[in-house]
Amino acid sequence: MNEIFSLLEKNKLSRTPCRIEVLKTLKLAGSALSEAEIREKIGDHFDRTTVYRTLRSFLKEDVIHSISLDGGGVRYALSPHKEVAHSSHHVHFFCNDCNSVYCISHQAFETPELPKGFMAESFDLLIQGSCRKCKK
Amino acid sequence: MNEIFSLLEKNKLSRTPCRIEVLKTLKLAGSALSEAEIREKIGDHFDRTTVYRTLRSFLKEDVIHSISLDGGGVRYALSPHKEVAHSSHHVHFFCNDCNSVYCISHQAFETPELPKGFMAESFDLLIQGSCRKCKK
DNA sequence: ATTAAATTTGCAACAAGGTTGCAAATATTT
DNA sequence: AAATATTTGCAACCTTGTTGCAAATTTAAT
Repeated sequence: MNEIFSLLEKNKLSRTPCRIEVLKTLKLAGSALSEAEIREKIGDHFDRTTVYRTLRSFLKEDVIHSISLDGGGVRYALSPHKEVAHSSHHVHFFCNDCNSVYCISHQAFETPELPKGFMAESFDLLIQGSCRKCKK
Repeated sequence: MNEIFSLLEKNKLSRTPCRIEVLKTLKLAGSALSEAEIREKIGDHFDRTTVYRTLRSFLKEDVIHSISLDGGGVRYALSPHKEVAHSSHHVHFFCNDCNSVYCISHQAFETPELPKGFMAESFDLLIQGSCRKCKK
């Protein structure tokens, strides 16, 4: 709980109920959640708009990051700690069975060569398959 | 033009005006387009619904594939020829300046190790940066 | 502790992207 | 050419996300 307060403070975000709840929820989840999932877990205490605005503040300060899925959905997850973050290489895993999304932001990976004239700034890898819970 | 007809035939898709126009548009574009862009290029001859249904048929038969962008948008592009396709490694490039999306499906790339218990089936890499036209 | 100023919240309304049901219009099969 | 199967357009709807505005809450200043 203190971690949550200090996360807010560190990023100059005021300590409001919605922000606290959203952070708690994301922290507890361990996997990346959609806005609908977040609101469902919190239990309908806040307006949809408020949650979206909260997410936007968090995104702006890099407290969370968003993951765009194959087929259009978006999930939100706590960002890794500052040292590791912003490495410009992001890896996420989507489980085709349970639809969970995990951040595998730890290791880097070899990037392919680009055609002449292209200049890369960031790399986002989405791996799809079966997660450890669903593998049979 | 004949290529388009044979693409449809090969995939058992009837030769309808909308299908022909969408294929022509995607072929001409060279980069991946959103449904709105496709319809705009065609010139408002078909209903939004019809274009979406056309895209869905194409996706099902792997005539085209979809690319989910960072931040939520989706683009559609002709699939590479069958021999290359389905390699389970897909690479796309998004230009932050002109918003174009290019398919770089040619070369494979090294994939990172996954935590124990995870089993990968496909890899989608989205690279963001400046394309050859926009690099200064 | 109180007040004033700055932020955040809820609500209603809206926009973009995408889907569904159904009847009319086309294609395909025979 | 007739019968059957597909595709089309329309209206309606869903989800995700945003905006404007007034009311409520936080934070800063006294």
